[in-house]
Amino acid sequence: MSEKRLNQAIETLKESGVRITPQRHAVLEYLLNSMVHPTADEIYKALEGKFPNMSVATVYNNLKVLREVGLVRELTYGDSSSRFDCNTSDHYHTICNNCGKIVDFHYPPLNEVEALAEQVTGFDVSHHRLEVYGTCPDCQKVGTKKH
Amino acid sequence: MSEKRLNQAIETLKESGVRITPQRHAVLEYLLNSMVHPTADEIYKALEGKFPNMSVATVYNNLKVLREVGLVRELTYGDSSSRFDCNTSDHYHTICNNCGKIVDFHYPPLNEVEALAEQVTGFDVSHHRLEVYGTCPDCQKVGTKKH
DNA sequence: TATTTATTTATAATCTTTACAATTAGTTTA
DNA sequence: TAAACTAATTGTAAAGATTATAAATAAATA
Ligand SMILES: [Mn+2]
Ligand SMILES: [Mn+2]
Ligand SMILES: [Zn+2]
Ligand SMILES: [Zn+2]
Repeated sequence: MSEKRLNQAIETLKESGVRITPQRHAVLEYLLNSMVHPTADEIYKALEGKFPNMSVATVYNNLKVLREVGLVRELTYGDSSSRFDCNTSDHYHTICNNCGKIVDFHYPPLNEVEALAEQVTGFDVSHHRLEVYGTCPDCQKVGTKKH
Repeated sequence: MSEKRLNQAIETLKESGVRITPQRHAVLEYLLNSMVHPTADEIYKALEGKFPNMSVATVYNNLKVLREVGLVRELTYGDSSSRFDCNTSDHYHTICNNCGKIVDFHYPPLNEVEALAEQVTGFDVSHHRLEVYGTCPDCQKVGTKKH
């Protein structure tokens, strides 16, 4: 079933005139199969077995291309490095204060908030972001150490 | 009137056993008078006239202290550097896609979202963050260039 | 096949933030 | 007040993530 998403994504890339290189394909495939919102470095490390000569710059380049085409979203939190999400459907995130885990979380879009923000601030609103923080179930059980 | 907030903040620091140095006082005062959620570097540059020998490390050190005491909140967005907000009351932010301006924006806390996130994900929720993005009134008028 | 263009690679550079050790300043005690 | 103690500042180095650059390579086109 993940095959379908991959093929659709490749189709999108082709339509945008972007070449499907082995490295690009691998980054895309890894993201599609990943549920953990990985960092650029995590992707790099995960693929270095298959592509021993791949540069970390290639990962960044491809993430940028995928983002520009709309296949990938970049998530920027306080912690140093960006995370990448190929689930571009509308959804929010819950983040563990302890281990950093990021979990998808569906909720009806907060349109009223956007509308009110527009009224109050005079902004022409395009979108919003929301994250809920807390302790994940795993970290609740044990008194787990940080990270 | 800003005097009052400054004195209260200084009182909080004293109670925490933190020394009130001239540099610390200046950083705090600058933040209290600033409406623009400045970066560490902006604070550093703003104070270099008054403290020509101050190190940028001092700014970071003091921001850390002020944060730990609860007088300052750190805002982390996608753009490289953190921003600092000494308005610790509950409020959200609206951010301009074009010029990066950050505007306070009051709205009743989204408790229902937190409650549902708890139910759905099993997290023990502590807090959430929300930002609304769009084009600010100034940038709507003119076809202003980025940044 | 020859040519053109996009992509990759390797590496250097940039930028923000933190770490560290020495110096200075503030506080406490005698 | 002087001495002793502790916290804070300074200057600089180091870390870590990301971007820039130029040469090499691969893909696409003619
Ligand atoms: Mn997600
Ligand atoms: Mn604010
Ligand atoms: Zn956790
Ligand atoms: Zn603007």
